[in-house]
Amino acid sequence: MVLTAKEEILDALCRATKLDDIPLTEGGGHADFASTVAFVLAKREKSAPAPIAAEIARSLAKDPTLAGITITATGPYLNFTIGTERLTRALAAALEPGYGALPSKDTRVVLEHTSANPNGPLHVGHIRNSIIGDTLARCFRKAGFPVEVQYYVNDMGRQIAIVVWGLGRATSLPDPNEKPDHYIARVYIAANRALEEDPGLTTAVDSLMQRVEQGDPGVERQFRDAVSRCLAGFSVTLRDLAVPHDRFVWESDFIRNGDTSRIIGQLRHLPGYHVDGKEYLDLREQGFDKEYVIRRSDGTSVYAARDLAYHTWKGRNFDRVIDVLGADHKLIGAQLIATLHLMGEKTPDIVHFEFVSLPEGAMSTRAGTFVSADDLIREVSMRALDEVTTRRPELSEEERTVIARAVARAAIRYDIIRISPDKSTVFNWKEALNFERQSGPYIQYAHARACSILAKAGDWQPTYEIVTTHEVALARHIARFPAVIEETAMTLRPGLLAVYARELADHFNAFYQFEPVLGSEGATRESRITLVRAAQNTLHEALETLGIDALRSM
RNA sequence: GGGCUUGUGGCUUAGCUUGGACAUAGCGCCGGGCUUCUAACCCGGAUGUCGGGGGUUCAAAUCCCCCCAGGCCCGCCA
Repeated sequence: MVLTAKEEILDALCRATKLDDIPLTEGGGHADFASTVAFVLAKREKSAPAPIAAEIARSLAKDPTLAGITITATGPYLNFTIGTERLTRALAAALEPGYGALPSKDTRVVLEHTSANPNGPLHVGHIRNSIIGDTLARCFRKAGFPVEVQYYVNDMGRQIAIVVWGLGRATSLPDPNEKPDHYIARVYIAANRALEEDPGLTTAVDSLMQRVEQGDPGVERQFRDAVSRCLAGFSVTLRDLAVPHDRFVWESDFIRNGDTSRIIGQLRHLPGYHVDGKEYLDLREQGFDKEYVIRRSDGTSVYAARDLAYHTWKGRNFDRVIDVLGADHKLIGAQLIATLHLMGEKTPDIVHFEFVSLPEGAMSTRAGTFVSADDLIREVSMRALDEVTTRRPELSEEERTVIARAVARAAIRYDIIRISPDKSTVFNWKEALNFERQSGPYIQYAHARACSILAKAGDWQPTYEIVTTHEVALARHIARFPAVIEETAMTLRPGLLAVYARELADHFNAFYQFEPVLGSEGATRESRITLVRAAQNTLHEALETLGIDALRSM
């Protein structure tokens, strides 16, 4: 509703001002939309902006396409307020399950996220990737796109060779209840320590790497087994966070199926390609100083070559390619894009996120200095269970556990998604364990309150009498939801949805505080129940899109 | 050394792409509100040189330049 209103306003402004590029923004506290176009005209015509704004407002008031939108000139500003009729239409839509979903589109999207190296458990930095990626995937689906989510399994790296070598030495076995990814980390850490103490041992690791690239079946199996054990651990963590993948794509497959060789063959035709022992691409014309090495002098491939093969494959099988990658991949991501561009292949849109560190410094799997996602989930779940037990002692332990798990997931996911990806952060236990405002549980709570009212409401008929300021503010915010889904997907900024959901909870809570629903009578009661249902449904849809369970009771 | 990026009240943070109306909110602090739809809530208050300096503009947190500080990257690793 609001989406089309915005376009209609833009069209009308274009006609009225004869300008192509009209400034039109969210109106904030003033209106639904606002325009500063009068300033532009004032400059051109060398006259005061306020009278121009007034003149435009008068002219737009006669425009039939803007029926139901109130246009006012406040000084030099043009304000547009969506009228009750349009608001009513939006609320009616908001009562329906699936509200906010946009029309289906044909553009097939492949979205890669997480893709952590399988040499130890996912830590609080990795899940920033998972949560950004999963939220975007949910947003794209909501926006009508067919989406396939992929995990790119780096199973050919030196790290994995070190794990395989460490497993072979079998200095310690898994503890009875130890998750396999945590065991792999112990092996990896111990193996690295041994290699540091005796650098001569690295020849064994080098040999493993050569044999796996040559396709030695026994070594290939060892690599696959080690990686699979770690991925089995990841899948538990990702399930706890409600982060699903549609497909796991193994890096080594691009060696085995010949794609990497074919890509290198293709690259040799590029003007900047050089072979002098090693093979590399000169990207200086694209603004990169360093040689982009594609193949080592011993003939083995490097990560970059396999990545080119992977992205070429994605580009040929999907219409749009999106990757979520750590900030450490910015340079190679740019090189990848530049090279794909030279090859005439589709280039990905890459969402980069900055690192999460600990108060004592950077996290490192190799050094064993990290907070695992499993530890975070366990601590937050325990804290959530305490909270639920205090508030709802009458519930069974099973019910409380189910709620606590959902609350924990909400707290973790929201705590991460609300921070802009381009901000590096320091992990903070106090923030992670906070369930108050600006948290996932806060939004869940608003939803549970709405559900509670609806459960007691009995029969009611949709009624639309949006009168009080709290009612209007809530209704307007509900009406914006489809536009927020659209913008989040278009701009690849999941934080927009996070902020929207929190503001929706804010508006609902204010309405809840000041406008009695069940205690009011007649049309007011019906109308407020209608608004509660619209708010509850919109909160539900927004939470689900954030990967957070919309609890009916907590 | 070069590149990318961030710097907003004591702490955390939105806004920056598309310059405009009193800079968003939370935590913490002070003061209120549960015989009334779940107080994981709400209301009020104090707290800001939007890192510093220059520039563009009628107008700059937002655009440009310089400087300072933090993070990341600069491997025939992945």
